[in-house]
Amino acid sequence: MSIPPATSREVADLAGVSRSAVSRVFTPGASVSPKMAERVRKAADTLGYRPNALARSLITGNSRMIGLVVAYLDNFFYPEAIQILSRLLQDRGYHALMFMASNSADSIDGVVKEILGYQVDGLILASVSMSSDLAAQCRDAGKPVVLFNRTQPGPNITSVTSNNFEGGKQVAQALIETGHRRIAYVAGWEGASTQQDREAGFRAGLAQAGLEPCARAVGNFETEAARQAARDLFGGPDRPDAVFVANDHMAFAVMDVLRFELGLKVPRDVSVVGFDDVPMASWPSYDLTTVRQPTNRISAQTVDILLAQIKDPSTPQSRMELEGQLIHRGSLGQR
Amino acid sequence: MSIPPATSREVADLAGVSRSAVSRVFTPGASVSPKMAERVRKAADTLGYRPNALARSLITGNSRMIGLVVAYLDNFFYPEAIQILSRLLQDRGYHALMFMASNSADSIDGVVKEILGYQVDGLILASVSMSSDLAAQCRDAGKPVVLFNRTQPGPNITSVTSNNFEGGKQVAQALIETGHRRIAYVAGWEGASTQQDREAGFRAGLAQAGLEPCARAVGNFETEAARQAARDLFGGPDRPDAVFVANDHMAFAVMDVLRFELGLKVPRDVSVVGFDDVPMASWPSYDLTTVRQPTNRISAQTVDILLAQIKDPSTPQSRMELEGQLIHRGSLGQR
DNA sequence: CGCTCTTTTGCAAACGTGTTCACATCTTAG
DNA sequence: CTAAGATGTGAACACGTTTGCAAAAGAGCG
Repeated sequence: MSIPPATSREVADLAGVSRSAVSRVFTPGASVSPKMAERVRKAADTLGYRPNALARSLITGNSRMIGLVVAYLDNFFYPEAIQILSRLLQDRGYHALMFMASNSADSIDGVVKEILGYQVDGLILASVSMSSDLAAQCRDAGKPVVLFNRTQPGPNITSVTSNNFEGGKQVAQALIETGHRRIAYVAGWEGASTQQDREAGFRAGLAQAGLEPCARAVGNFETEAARQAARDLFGGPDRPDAVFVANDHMAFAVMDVLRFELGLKVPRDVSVVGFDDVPMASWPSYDLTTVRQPTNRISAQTVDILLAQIKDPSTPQSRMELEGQLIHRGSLGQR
Repeated sequence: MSIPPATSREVADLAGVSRSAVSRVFTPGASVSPKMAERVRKAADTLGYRPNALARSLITGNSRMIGLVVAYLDNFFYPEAIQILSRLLQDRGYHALMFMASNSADSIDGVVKEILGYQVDGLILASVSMSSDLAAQCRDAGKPVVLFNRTQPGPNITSVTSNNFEGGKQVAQALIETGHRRIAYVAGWEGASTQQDREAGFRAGLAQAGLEPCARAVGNFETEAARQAARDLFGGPDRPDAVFVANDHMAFAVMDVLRFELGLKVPRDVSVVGFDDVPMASWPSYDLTTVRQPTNRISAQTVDILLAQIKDPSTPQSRMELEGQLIHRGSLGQR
């Protein structure tokens, strides 16, 4: 029952033209007379012909596929980003080959090697870092790599993030201006540059007012760990009057514990600030003050840079940071 | 600077053997002497050689890629499912080529045709339906298609869903048992089988008690539309005492309007029931009673069936339904 | 050692496309 | 009417791999 898919030869025969002609019709920018194009297209349609993208890749050397490596989709920031990224890629004739990785260096390296076997034209690593000799290996193989929403030290790294340091600093300033003095911090996974930069900016902001975080706990960017962090920070006496949580995903967990386990009111008893501005942050159940990541622009930049590097491999590596914006909502009160 | 990746020929030359030998070393189950395997592997390592998956696909006819078509990731059910699906595929040596589509038949058809050009071995359509002659086209091309969390009439369709009819019926029964009589319904996108089946089951359940929905509004599976639906249903006099919302994603929006715009208490004034049991449903801010979709099992079945059909094209088409389970939480009260 | 049987290996032909090149044909302008 | 330009042809080769087939190399045995 299964008909082998039509080849360009069959189309050429049916249309009574040469294979080269068929090839040109399906190659944008080749010189073909309208009449010929018409004939070929018609023949192609009746045979259900589609050029074999794989065979094409083999000869042209570019597959129009981008390897997209993702570690976890729990945090709603990532599904949204993936959606935007893959739409953008699609609009420019590329497609994402998805790979899930856990966050260990070994896992990433293995996955990336596997991807390279698929001859992808480039790589986007979302919320994931890579060993530096793997980066070198990709560069040698001529495969550009862009880190999305994460960066890492070392030369020859291209990354697009928002300005996490500045964002953290803004949070500190906003908390201070509204009269908070005992401010706690819930950290994400310590290995993540986002975590490190946000915390560094936050501390820098507090330092300007001669303050420092009154307490710190690690939430690892995970719901359950964040809950435990909230219990640790607010379960005892002299609790903080505010908490900055390294991302929204954890901030929701923290707020739930504060309100439903510990019986505290937000923002009356404690103010909460997050980071990302995922859609849920604006929902009235949370109404979370947070730093908005310009997801659309970050995604667009990621795709732009990656495609530029594919087109011209001499495009310089760059560490790009886009400015975020603090969004004031109800979870931040006045002291 | 960019070194062209090593080919099997170079490895063969370095190891002093033929290309076929190299090929066989990297083909599990081929007959190769240990000594040869050793030599080849060593040469491959020094050259950083990886077999070109595309060239392999060209000759073997299977690419070990699965086209994954997704319409929207707003609903958290899908990111979770994608994560599970692509992990499962990866474990069996396959990878997902992602395509975003809008929910119009035209868009889907175009996207699917594009995918077929990539010679994927099969297709998973998540939350998306396809025209029946497109289905026929895929079948002719020998590309199995599995519909994930959606089904559609017609022969020769393979789909995996949970038992949406039964789930809807359970919701009706639970609402009736807890004493509710004026029960409204917020529908999803009318074109979706999930919407149709859940509503049909729900109505069947009510009918057993001689009831029917006291009101109905359409939320289209979208946040904003769901909010408007809630205002329409509950803004006037004699409001319902319960509402079944066709999925959790909309149910959250409905609850927010009820509580924060209309000042109603859930479940004191009105009970809310959703469908899916996404992680947020169990968060204390919502504590939503809902029908749990066995996402892991649905995903596993989807992959199993798809790979079975790839291996043996004569595997029969089937419409598989897995049983869901009503999870009682705080949003459902007693009247 | 000679014979057969089995395992291992190399050769050459595919797979479906893009590219190139020399050449043929048709159209158009001067 | 001629020269130039556009358009199409057909063949050959490349891309990196797999694979049937046949040759070579071992292994077992009398």
